[in-house]
Amino acid sequence: MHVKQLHPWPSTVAEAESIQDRLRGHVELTGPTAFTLVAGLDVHYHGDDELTAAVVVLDAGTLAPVEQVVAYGKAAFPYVPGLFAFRELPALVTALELLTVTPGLLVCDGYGLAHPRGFGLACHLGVLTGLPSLGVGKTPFVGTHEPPEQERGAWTPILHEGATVGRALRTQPGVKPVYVSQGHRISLDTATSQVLHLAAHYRLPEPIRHADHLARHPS
DNA sequence: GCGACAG
DNA sequence: ATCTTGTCGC
Repeated sequence: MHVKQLHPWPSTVAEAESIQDRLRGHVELTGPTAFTLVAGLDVHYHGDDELTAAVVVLDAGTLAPVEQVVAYGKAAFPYVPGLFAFRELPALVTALELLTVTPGLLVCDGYGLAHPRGFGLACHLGVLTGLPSLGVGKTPFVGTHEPPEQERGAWTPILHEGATVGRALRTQPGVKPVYVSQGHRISLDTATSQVLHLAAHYRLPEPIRHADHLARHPS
């Protein structure tokens, strides 16, 4: 599939932040409510700056893998909370360009709108590809929230600077919630229902689990 | 002001 | 993210 060009690439924190501030205006918060193919994306690090990016496309109905690709690269930016996307984007984009099918939704490992400048990895990947995207975080990042009730499907809003930027969602009963936020071309309701559907058996959505496994154990 | 801070 | 085994509980 085709992905928009990345350049110019930032070399300073200020440049990276200004790229986020500029691209933030391209994010759309409404879009499709159902998908045929969903992709999970993840990166595995080894050594100081080497990484493996993996994308696995699943049939949204059966959750069966349809295609999987890996790309090797190096972290493209130092780790700075809030600028995390700049580490992994080049390798993830390389992997996406290897796909022969185009997914209808990108399920990203990290945050989207729930980000200090409202433009996390999921938003960035959505804008670059033009595809609907959402982010799933494993730990709270920005904002405040009440713990959701213990049953599967329970959620509470994540509030940041007076706005709802995501949801803490209980995908499995009695298990720590995941943190869902919009990336691009998706509503918060749709993002929530998709994550709940994709995480029918485990805490994390199936596409992310597949991508995580592939990144750790490339074939 | 200080510390904490997605992966 | 990564360095790391067994163990408890559903």
